[in-house]
Order: sequence, then structure tokens, then C-alpha cells
Amino acid sequence: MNITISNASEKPIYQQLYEQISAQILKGELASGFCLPPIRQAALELRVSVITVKKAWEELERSGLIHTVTGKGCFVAEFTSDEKLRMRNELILKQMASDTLYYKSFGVTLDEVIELLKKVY
Amino acid sequence: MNITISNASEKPIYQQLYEQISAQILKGELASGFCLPPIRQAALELRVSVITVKKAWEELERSGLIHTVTGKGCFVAEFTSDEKLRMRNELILKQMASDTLYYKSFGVTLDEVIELLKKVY
Amino acid sequence: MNITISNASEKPIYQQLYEQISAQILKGELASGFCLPPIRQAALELRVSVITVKKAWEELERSGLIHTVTGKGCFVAEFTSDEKLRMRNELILKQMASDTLYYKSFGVTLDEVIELLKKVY
Amino acid sequence: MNITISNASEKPIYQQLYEQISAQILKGELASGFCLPPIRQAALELRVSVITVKKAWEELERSGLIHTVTGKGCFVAEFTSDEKLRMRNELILKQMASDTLYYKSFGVTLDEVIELLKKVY
DNA sequence: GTGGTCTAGACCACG
DNA sequence: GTGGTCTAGACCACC
Repeated sequence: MNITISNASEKPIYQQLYEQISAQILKGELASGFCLPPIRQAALELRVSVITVKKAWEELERSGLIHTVTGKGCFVAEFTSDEKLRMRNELILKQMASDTLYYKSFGVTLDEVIELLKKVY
Repeated sequence: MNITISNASEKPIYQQLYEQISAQILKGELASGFCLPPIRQAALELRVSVITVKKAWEELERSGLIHTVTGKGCFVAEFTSDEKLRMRNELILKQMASDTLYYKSFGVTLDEVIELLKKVY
Repeated sequence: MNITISNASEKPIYQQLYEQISAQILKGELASGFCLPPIRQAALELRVSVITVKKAWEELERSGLIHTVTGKGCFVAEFTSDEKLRMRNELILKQMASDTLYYKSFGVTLDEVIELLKKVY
Repeated sequence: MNITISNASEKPIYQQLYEQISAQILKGELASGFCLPPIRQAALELRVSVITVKKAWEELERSGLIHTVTGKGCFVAEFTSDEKLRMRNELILKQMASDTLYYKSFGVTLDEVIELLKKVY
């Protein structure tokens, strides 16, 4: 569990959890079949409420990234590399679509965005 | 007042107002010295509460984009084109910094981002 | 009429007028018997509404600093130097009483206030 | 919550709240990490609207004096004594600069101000 | 439980 | 006419 939680962030904690874990799964850092820690243990380690962890796990399951076996634990779902890549790109593109709307609202051109992106990255 | 409000959006209404108006000011669509519509009239047109408009206007004033004269109205502040460009870039870079964090968390490279960006834009 | 009006100020315009003229009277810059300009002319010069000037003049009259002769104009009241000094001190003390409340609320001591005052003055 | 609200005051209620709480924080009466009462409870106790308390809290957060954690509460920010002193003096000096302008407009000298101040304090 | 947002409607001061 | 403030009450998300 290599997770960083920020209470000051505007993002809800459960979403921070969800985003970081889903990223780790799609990047391959958390391998298929890997067993996530029990929610109570995760809650203790991350110093957040059990409810919060539960909510993040539920969203991961709803996205098909993990599956829960009652009494056993939560396991990272089985994916091929291709599937992971496809899902990753889907997420990125979705986010990017919303980001570009913001840039466009200020009249920024594609070339300008790329220019600025090279500086920031 | 060329504004689009989405009640379904996760963003609060006052922030949608703030972002769209600030973009229009920095793009030059709302010229310096321009008098914004009275908050009550704007509230009617946009079909939102007066207090919501007020909150957006307050944030615009706090950012120095408009200035309010009690009993007279709210006026777009005086800026040179250079100042507008500088402020716009500041906003864009700030947003972009947060966007790239998301991309990076999935291990996406700069080249990949640019590739995807070209499709989306 | 040596008056400076600030639309950006948080103080209402009529009060800015009132304060500056009363100060000039009590300092002796506007001598007893001096005839203030007609409100319409003053409004034009200061680029404010007639109503605003009227309100300031009314407050000056209510304070006994000027008196109006219908059809003739508004005249600075007759005061001895002693009376002016007494009125000035009254105003200053009243203001100071409220100012010190603010300083005290932060736990600032008299010595500290004097210390800081010497820097600022 | 040792707060006094005056409905008769010319100052808006939210500003009275802001000033009193910021003074208490900078004086150390409200320690760093202290959890302010929930806005609804504070509204009940002070007999003002929730929205009024909220506005005061927002200004405190904007000044960096408190930080809000959604669903948890509002906490006094962490400051060293030096930081508090510096912020306090900044506020006092700013206020004093405006106060002295008033005194000067009546032609009062520094010595006179100090003289009067000793009486008032 | 907490804060975040929004509404509808009101009263006031200023110009 | 304008903005400035305030109220009472509501619904939501998060923890």
C-alpha cells in the first residue's frame, strides 16, 4: 500500500484512494491476483475511516478492477497487458477531454498547449 | 452575458460563473471598463439565486478582474493585453501542473500525452 | 473646494465630503462666514450626484459647522479658535476611542502603540 | 466562543466575527490545532444565520488563520509565536496607517496624538 | 455528525 | 436604480 492521502486536498479521500490504486493496477504495480489488505488494516495504516476505505474498494469493484471474495479478501482482477493499456487510455482520454475544454475556454491553441506542456512535464 | 450553467456538473454554479467570466475577460471578449449586468438581472437571466451570482462576482473582484462600485455596478478592471496574457498563462500553467500529475500517475510519457492531445483537441 | 473623492473607497462619498470639509473648517482653512459653492456647482466640479452633495451639506449643518440661508447659500458658521479646537479634539477623541478598542483587542499595550505610531506618522 | 455581536454596529456581522476570532488566534487564546465549533452550532449560539458564520469562517481561511476539512471541522492553523506576532503587527500597522490619515487631516501633530492616546487608553 | 451549496425573499444604504 | 447584508430552510457529499 504505497498511498498518499492529503486531508487538505479538495478531492474526497475515497477518491484519492480510488485514483491511486487504480493507477497502480493499470500500471502493473499491483499485479493481477494480488490480495489487497483488509479494509480495517488499510484504514489503520492510512489513518482514515473504515467507511472511507470501504467506499474506495466498492468503486474499484464497480469499475471491475478488483473483485471481492467474502471471507477471503479483495483481489486485483485478471487483465492482459492490452486490456490494461486500453483501460488506462480510456481514463486518460476522458480526463484529457475535460482538461482541453478548460484550455479552449481561454482561447489557447493546440500548439500553445503542447508548448506549455513541455515546460511543465 | 454568454454563460452556460450546468446544474449536473460537479462544479458549483458560482465557480462555473467565475471561470467563464474570467476566461471572457482574459480573452478580451469583455473589454476593460465594461459594466457587468446587475447581479439581480444576471440571476434572473441565468435562473440562479442572487447570492450565487454575488459569490461569483466577489471571487472575480478578489482576483482583481472586476471592481465593484456600490450603487453603480461592477466593472471589468483595466488591463493591458500583456497583463491579460500573463494572467491567462498563469492560470493555464497552474491547471496544467495539476493535470499532468494525473497523467504521470498512470505512467504516461510526455510524447504519449502530446499524441493523445492531438486527437482530442 | 480642495476635495479628493475616491470611488474605490469603502466610505460613502457623502461621508468623504463631510469629513474633508469639516476638517478644513476646524483647521481654519475654510474661514468663518465663507460661502460654500452651490451644491449644483460642487456636484459638477466633484463629478458626483447633487443628492450626494446635498447629503454632505445637510450633515455639516446638523453638526452646526455650516448654516444655510435659503436663496443665498451655505456659510461656514462663526467659531472662535477655542471652539474649533474643542470640537476638533472631540472628534479626534471619539475616533481614537474606537481605534484603541481595535488595538486592545489584539492585546497591544499603550507603549507598543506609541512605538508603532512613531514609525507610521 | 467568546464573541460579542452588535447588531447596531455599522460593521457587518461576519466582519465582527472575523475580527474577534482572528484577534483571539493571534493573541494565542485560540491555540493552533484547536477545533472551532461547527458552523451550525456557532450560528445557534450567536443567534445569527449559518451563512453569516460561514462567510466569517471563509475569510479566516482565506487569511490562512484556519483550515477547513470537509466533514471534520475547522481548525486553527499552525503558527509559531513569531509568525503570530508578525501577522498581528502587520494588521495593527495597516489599521494605524489609515487611522493616522484621519488625525493628520485635522492637522494633529504626533505629540498631540500621543498625548490624547495616553488619556484614552 | 461535519461542511458545501443553493434558494427565495427581505431590508438597508448609496446615488 | 445599484450593491450589501441577512434570514430560514433545504439538499447534498463526505466521514
